[in-house]
Amino acid sequence: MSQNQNIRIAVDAIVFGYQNNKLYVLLIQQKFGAEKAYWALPGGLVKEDETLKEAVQRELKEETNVEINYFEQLYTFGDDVHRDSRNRVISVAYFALVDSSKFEIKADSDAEKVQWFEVKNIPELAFDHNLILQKGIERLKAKLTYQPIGFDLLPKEFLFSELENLYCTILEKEIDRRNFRKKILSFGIISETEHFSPVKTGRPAKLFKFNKPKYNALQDEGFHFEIKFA
Amino acid sequence: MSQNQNIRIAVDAIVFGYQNNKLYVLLIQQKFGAEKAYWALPGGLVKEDETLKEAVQRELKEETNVEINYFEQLYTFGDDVHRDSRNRVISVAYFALVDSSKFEIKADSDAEKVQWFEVKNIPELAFDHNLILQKGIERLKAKLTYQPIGFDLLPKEFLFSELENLYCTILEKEIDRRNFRKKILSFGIISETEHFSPVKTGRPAKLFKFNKPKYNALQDEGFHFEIKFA
DNA sequence: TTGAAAATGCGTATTATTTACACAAATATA
DNA sequence: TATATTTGTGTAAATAATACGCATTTTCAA
Repeated sequence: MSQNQNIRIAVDAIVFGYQNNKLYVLLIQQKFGAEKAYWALPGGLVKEDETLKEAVQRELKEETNVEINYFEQLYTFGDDVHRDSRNRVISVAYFALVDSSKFEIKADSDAEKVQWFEVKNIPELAFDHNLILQKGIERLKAKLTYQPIGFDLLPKEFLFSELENLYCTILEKEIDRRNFRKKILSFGIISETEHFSPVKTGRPAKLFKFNKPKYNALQDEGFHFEIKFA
Repeated sequence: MSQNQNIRIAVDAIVFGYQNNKLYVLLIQQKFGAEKAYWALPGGLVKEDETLKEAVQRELKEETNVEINYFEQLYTFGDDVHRDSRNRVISVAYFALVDSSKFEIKADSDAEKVQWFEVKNIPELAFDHNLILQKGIERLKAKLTYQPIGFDLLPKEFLFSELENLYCTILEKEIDRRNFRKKILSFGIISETEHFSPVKTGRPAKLFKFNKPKYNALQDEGFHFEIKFA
């Protein structure tokens, strides 16, 4: 068994945001390098003394200034031996959700460009990043139905109609508003707040918030979140 | 960003087998090396010109002589920087299911020992392999409920009671035999064969087989396999 | 030879969940 | 003051899950 490996290991992050009923992903464009013409997922090589998680967080902070709400490992891409033209690079992709209303993205000191791209309208990306993104979208869709992660894309307080639109948009399905509300409320994991919507059309709506402690407690009792649609 | 990385990349395989109503995992013991006293998951370093998949398949063939029915990437373990005492090693763990009745395991030329261990009775393993195995068990339990992978642990033709016991054993739950049968049959993805069980107690039972083409066809129409229990 | 034991195979009543759909309430605006 | 718009609450019908009962077909032992 050869001890002489010349394989590099990188991390890439798929950061999803949601705004105005649209799903976005965060992309960067490097000013230098072989793939500088292409937009790419934020990421880079792992340092020798940092964990994979730390590597992702460092790269995101360096490159994009985002604050992450949710964060998990997605998949390791290492079956295309020539995915990077220079050296063999294996990339561990991570999947993150942010409340994009909470901050402004900004490019880092290397003068990289950073931009939200609507997921329905993604250009050709560097390396195999289109493939990685595709896998991220699949995971997002799947996870939305069996884990309460939709809240991590919304502001702390949100309208029921916003939550409903988020589900419709991402899953690309129609939902009956009334049944959706009934189902979510039946879980008991979201609470009414005292606040009302700032929107000035139609009947004023209460703002709700996700009750995470309650969710954790229910989970310990064996509760499973699940949203399904025909 | 440093180009001088000294991180090695390995693959490890969690190979599950099922026999006599018990779930097993395949472990090896190396004759040489720092961790030679411990049993470990089969695996090893990835070669420079092979994909991750190829690496797993090669290691399994070299080390254990198994034939795999099902095979998927599980998780990449790289957050414990010192998981291997010699160098930093990041391991991509794979998850495999085999019909253990189909072959005999045998140790390879390096005279490694290979053995099935019952999952309920696992010794302390090398490196962080207990943790990896734990994650594999979780994946198996979860996946069993929403993908028809239980069949990959059974012989081509099997009894309904064997399938039922497999679910009970792995999920550690009681199932109503009659409702289970009704539900599985309602999917239309398993077919009766002409053959009968060789068991010589009680009423003779038909052998069934998984109809994979039918399953694929149904899946294209939007069918989702799902087995749930209270 | 016959009855008990063991396991399969089929069915039905009850309960819970999902789906479809109706309408009143509260606000802005014309 | 009427209309448009969006929120909030039900209720009836259809579908699916659950809890059982019991006949059938074999082996084995009395």
